Amino acid sequence: MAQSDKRRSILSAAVGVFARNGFYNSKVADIAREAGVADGTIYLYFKNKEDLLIQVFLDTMDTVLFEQETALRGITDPIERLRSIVRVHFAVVESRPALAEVITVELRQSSRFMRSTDLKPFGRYLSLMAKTIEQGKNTGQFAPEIDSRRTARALFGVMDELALEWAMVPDRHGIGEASDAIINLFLNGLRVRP
Amino acid sequence: MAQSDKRRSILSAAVGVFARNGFYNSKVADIAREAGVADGTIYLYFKNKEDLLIQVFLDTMDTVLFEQETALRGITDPIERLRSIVRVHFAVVESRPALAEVITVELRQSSRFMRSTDLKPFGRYLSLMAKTIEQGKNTGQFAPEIDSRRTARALFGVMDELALEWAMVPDRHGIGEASDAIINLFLNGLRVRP
Amino acid sequence: MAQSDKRRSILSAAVGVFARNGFYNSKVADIAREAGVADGTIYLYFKNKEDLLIQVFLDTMDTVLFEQETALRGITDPIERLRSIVRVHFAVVESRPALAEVITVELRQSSRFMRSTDLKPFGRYLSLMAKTIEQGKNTGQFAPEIDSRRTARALFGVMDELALEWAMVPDRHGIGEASDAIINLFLNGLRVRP
Amino acid sequence: MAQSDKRRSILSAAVGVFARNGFYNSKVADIAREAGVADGTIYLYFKNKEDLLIQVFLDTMDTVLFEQETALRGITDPIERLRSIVRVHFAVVESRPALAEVITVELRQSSRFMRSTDLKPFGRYLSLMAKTIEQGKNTGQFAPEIDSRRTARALFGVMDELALEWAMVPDRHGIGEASDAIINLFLNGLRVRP
DNA sequence: TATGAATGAGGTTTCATTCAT
DNA sequence: TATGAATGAAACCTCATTCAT
Repeated sequence: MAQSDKRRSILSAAVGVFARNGFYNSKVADIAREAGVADGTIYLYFKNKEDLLIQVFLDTMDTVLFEQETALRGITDPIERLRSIVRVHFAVVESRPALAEVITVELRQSSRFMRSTDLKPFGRYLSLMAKTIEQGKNTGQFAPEIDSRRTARALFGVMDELALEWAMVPDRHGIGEASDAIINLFLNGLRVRP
Repeated sequence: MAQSDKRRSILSAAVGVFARNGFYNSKVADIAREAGVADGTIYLYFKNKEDLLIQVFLDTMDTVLFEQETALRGITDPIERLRSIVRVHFAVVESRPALAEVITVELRQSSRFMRSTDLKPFGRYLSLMAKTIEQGKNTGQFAPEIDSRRTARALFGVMDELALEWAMVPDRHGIGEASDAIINLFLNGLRVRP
Repeated sequence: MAQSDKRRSILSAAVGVFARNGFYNSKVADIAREAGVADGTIYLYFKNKEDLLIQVFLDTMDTVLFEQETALRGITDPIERLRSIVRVHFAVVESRPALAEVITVELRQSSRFMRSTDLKPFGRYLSLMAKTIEQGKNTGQFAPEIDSRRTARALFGVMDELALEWAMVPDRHGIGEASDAIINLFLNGLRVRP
Repeated sequence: MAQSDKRRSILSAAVGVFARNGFYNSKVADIAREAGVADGTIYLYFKNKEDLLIQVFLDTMDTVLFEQETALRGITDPIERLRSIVRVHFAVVESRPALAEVITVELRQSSRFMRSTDLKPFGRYLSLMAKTIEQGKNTGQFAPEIDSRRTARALFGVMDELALEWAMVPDRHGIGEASDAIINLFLNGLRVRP
């Protein structure tokens, strides 16, 4: 418990510092101070600074995937499921701005070294969307010629870009509602033409 | 002229090196070697390493905007104009993978320090799309309730994500064609429901 | 007893680790693991890492001196005594290669910090040889002009260098026999010219 | 020239600092200060701290071998040649005490990593002695059953140990003369019994 | 303009040692 | 006695930047 607490506070401090300064401009010492531990303690829980970023990512994905799956429980209509996914995504972004910044901005850079790392959680996130789209094709709600995986990726692109815009603007207003229209637009595109 | 050549080869070397290693893992010395100049020479043309990245960005945007505007000459139908923008975007990505990697990956991160810099070129890129969407609303082709600017941003998100996916996958196949469908889908979403 | 056992296993682990990695590249934690105790436990028996090296040395010298003295019991002829000393020295080296490595390699360096420490055991080792040489002078077997102490030191140099050579070569063959000739040579040099 | 000067002053500073503090307790910053250069400059001439030690060794061996070979020019009698080698060895030790300390003390430790490095210069030093001994066997001055290489090693052991003793004792008196007797003794041992 | 040798600030990481349990 | 999680000082090395030529 105590140990897990320490790991958690280091991760949390890392998110804040990374968001503020960017990964490469963040000093391990700053993270340590913000986490209330000694510099060396960080290395008891993480292999190195890079690992810290990776763990932030994996940890976040775990949380988000859990929240997504929880929210989806009981929703069966593919369109509603997609809406839920989008809504939860923005809710997460809105409730943890720093986390959002790290994920949208720093993660990209890291994808460089993520190539050699475990990107599966991201794959699972995409799968969640892709499967739902596939399901929509099966129910006849979505056009059969749609490439589910790629479309899922495109949808992620939309969400990510809007999240990025929101994260970058200092005066923060609601993100979810404002984006509803665009998502609707996107979903409309999926629909079978009458 | 000779001076301009040198500036150009430095920029070009920078693109390659940044793409390969990422901004923070790129050494000025590597760029110098690849450009065939001495380390110090770089500082005759650029204020510092960061400035080099900014100039790569500004330069790229200039080029892309020029190519976009050239391609758009003579096209009036909003839908066709949007299609052209998407096509050219992917053409650029496909023909200069390194440039694409820098733009999709490093640029994000740079928004951080770009806050204090001139982001206008990116704004112009968005405007190009936003205006075309606006135009589509005026012609009655696109639904009037659409938020042009935000939709442009979403469209950029789709293109950027697909470009990123393409840039990250080692075995590179055509990107444009494969993405056509998704763009169609997106454009369909814009249309006024019959 | 149990306490003494722990001290002994720490010392023994230290010898192995020091031999493998050298003093400065040895980690206290490695020694602890190899000894089957916790890191902190080491500090219950030794002042610090340096002290551990010193104790290894003192301990080894105790053992070797004991073996030497035991072997010498009953031998009176100075030449035979010297031969015994050499034989036992190599026997120790051969039977505990790790110990030999620590003594030949690390000990040297330690003389630096041993200046402020108890070098007496090494002095006793030298004395053992010096006294035997002196005795040989008294019996008229060795030339009277010989400087016993310095000659003892030279003899130690021969043994140490041969031991070092042996310790450094991966494929280990007998050391004692091969070195007999050289020792004979050295002893011959001591003899009164006929 | 200027460049070579800088390399030389770094090496020379390194010898001093290593001798004073031992390799592992020497800070690169200290060497830099003593050499009158910036810390980073050292890395323009040497790969790392360890390389610095290796280069000190290689450099020294070059010098010593050169001095040995120069002194040997014109001497043909094997016994006289050996005497010359010993004399020059001690002369070097006496004239550069710091260098002697580094070579006798630090080098051993390094032999650990020297295993993977270029020990050839040391091999050449041994060869110089071994060949002379071999030559003495050919002239019938030395006993034919002598193992030249190993005996050379033993002789080196004597010289090294005496040098070490001298280097470790604070009040320094002549080393060469005092050691003459021992070397004589050693050489006597080599001689064919009448 | 161009060079590239030199600079030196600064950060990641290690690891001996401590101390609350 | 014994533990081992936590500490935090310390140092190697990198690399952007400068400046004498």
